[in-house]
Amino acid sequence: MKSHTFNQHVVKKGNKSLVLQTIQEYTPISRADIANKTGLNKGTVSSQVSELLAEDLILESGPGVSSGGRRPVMLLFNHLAGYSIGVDIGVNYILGILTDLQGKITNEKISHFSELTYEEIQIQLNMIIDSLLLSMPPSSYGLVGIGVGVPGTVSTKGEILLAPNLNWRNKDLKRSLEEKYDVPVLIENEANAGAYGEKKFGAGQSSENLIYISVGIGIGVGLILNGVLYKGHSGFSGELGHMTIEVDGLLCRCGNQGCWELYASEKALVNSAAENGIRAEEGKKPSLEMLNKLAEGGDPVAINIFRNIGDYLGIGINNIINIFNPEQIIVGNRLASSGKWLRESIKERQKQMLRTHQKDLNFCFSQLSRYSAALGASAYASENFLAINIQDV
Amino acid sequence: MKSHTFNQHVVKKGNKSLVLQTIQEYTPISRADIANKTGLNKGTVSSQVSELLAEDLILESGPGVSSGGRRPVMLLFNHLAGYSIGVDIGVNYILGILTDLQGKITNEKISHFSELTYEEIQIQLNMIIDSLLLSMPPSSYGLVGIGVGVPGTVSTKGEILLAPNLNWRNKDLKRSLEEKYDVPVLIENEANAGAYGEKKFGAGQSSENLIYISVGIGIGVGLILNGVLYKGHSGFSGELGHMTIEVDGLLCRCGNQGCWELYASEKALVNSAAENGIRAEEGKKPSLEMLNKLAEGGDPVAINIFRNIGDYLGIGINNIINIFNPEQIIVGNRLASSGKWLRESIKERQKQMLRTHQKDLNFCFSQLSRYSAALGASAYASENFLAINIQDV
DNA sequence: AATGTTTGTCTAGTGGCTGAACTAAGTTTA
DNA sequence: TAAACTTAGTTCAGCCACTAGACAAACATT
Repeated sequence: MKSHTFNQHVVKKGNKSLVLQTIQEYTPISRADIANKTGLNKGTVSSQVSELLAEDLILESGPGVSSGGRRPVMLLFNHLAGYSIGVDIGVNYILGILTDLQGKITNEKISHFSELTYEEIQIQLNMIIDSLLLSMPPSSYGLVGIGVGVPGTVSTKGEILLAPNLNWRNKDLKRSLEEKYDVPVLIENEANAGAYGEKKFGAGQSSENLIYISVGIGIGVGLILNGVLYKGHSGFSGELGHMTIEVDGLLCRCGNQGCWELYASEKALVNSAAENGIRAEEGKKPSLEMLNKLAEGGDPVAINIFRNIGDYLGIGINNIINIFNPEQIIVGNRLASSGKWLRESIKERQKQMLRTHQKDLNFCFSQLSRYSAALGASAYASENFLAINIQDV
Repeated sequence: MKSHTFNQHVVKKGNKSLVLQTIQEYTPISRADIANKTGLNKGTVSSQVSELLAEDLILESGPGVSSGGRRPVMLLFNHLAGYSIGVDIGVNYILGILTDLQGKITNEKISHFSELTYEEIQIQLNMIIDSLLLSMPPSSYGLVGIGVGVPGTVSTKGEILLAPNLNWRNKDLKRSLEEKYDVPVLIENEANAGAYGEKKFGAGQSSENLIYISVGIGIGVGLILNGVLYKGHSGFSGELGHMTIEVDGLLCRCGNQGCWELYASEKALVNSAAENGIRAEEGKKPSLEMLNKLAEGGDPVAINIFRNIGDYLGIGINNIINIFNPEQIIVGNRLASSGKWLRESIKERQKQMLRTHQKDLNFCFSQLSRYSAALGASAYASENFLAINIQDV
């Protein structure tokens, strides 16, 4: 209960954080401008700034341009004060990135595999992290945290409860990473991490209510509502892939019938391609990459398959609009690469809706390409570091 | 931007509000206990309490029981310091209640009608409010606000944009009521108001993530996420009645096909009854009340119709669980009265789901009977009054 | 009646913010 | 070129809310 009380420390922390955020957002900016933008007193800003300088979280660059008086001293966010690692664990790959505190990627490693055990994947993961750490430039704070996005449900304590496509159940990856690397580790669902990535660095930066639809083998959805990530009571929110869109539809292994992802995911796409006679080389099912190439070459069957998947995507997206009335919807993960072939039929479905609900709605495919989740994960770690660091001074 | 800064005033306001809330929750409670529960210093509590006493928002009752020392002075929330009015405007009724600041109903008025114009409904509404005001006991603050729940979309500014079943479009009821009664007026969607009512007074009091499904002529859903009402970007959230559950399903006037409310609302119920040969007296369609009576009498056709509607309700509820992972789901409005006949088939559908998602989930029908929305609306008004009143001292 | 406990008030002290004065360092104007 | 004007940033006294701890009041226990 004590946590809800207010006192001077809370005030100081809040204002300091506000100053830092303002510097991050408007870099470079002068003390006077911070005071204007935040409404804080000039003296207050000065004292916070001197603390942040001492902590090496910001820097003074040279004087800026005068607007008729003394030239301001410009302040910069010291995005090189530390680094964080963001990891996106997919069904058959691990993507790790090293970013500065601003989310700029300074190095990346990717490793592909198929059907590895948890322990084998852990080894891969450690190799990637070690390799990224070797390339990390010297800095004041060094590695400040590790964020990991996984394709499964994560408990509120950070434990991976179930990742069906990886065959994981109750894995405490957080603890093993924290023990090995001795920095805070944050585990998140891949769609949640992607949503956060888009909110921080992608198309959703100005949106308070943003829905990120991760369309890969399955469909997961990350929800940013009222500016914060919504995780649900136990961390299982966003399972829209298992939303019923067809009452007596296909049977899903989740137990329900007619789940959205049976009609609108990458899996649905390749199944549909196989049914329509598109074959890959070695008798395997065709891949997304192959279908993209076919469509690019004008293959009418492939194009039609994309249109069909897009139509089903549109149905679910219409549901999302009715449910959340969001500002921004972003389709990310693997199928974002086929945006060109999907967009049309999604838009077509949207035309069915009431016009009032379409107003003020932005729809797009991910701009961050395959980095959404890894970027979101690393941003988590950075944010966490900055919040804690400001708190305990 | 200025609003985000912190200073002593914010601290004071926050702590004062915390003290008042603690008193409301634990009435009667002593100063010493408040200090314990909140973590605030005894002196701070004393000073806040003396201000609240001066404002007549709390009262000192006699001394309480000693626990081995001086007897504490018990403090009570003065729930009679003012009154608010909550109104639930339905498709063919207006329900108005007068409540004290604690949400206790002290008087109620209901008026039934059908197919009135906006102006005629306004007259009815004013009559109800006037009549409630006449019965209002004298108090320090008198009427502190009016809250109204309407079956339609409400803009973030409080304007009613569209209430299809009432044939309203762009009605500024807020302004006309504020001009007439000179108190703050809050307009909300009926489902949102109901959700708030259940959160404050009903089954959802301990839930931070609560979904209220208002099943009447149509279906609307109120979303309380992370403890606060989620309204979406423009105030249109919760239109789950128009969630597609059947891709090539019935055509809805919203433009989509297979909308949930076409299969699971009161309208769907009476239509299904008519199709199954159940006739009302004067050749009209059977009513919900009539079907309840038939089911009560053991009529197998009626019971089966309820089972069928319950099954469709269950499909949508499963979707809600997958989307939101809520703590609590409450079915309210008209069809809550048929809970007995619906519960079974809803539960049956839920068994299809992954067990992890069912854990920690409470499902129930509204306990507040037909008062959910009106109570929520009046609570809005009360909360608003208390928040403002504390702020500007 | 003496001792110990709990409640509530009071007071001095602390810390953070504010406003205003002040210094520093420019630009504009005559 | 010097005077006048602007803008940037620092410093300091004053304010306000909170805190700790002393203290008085009121009660229970022995």
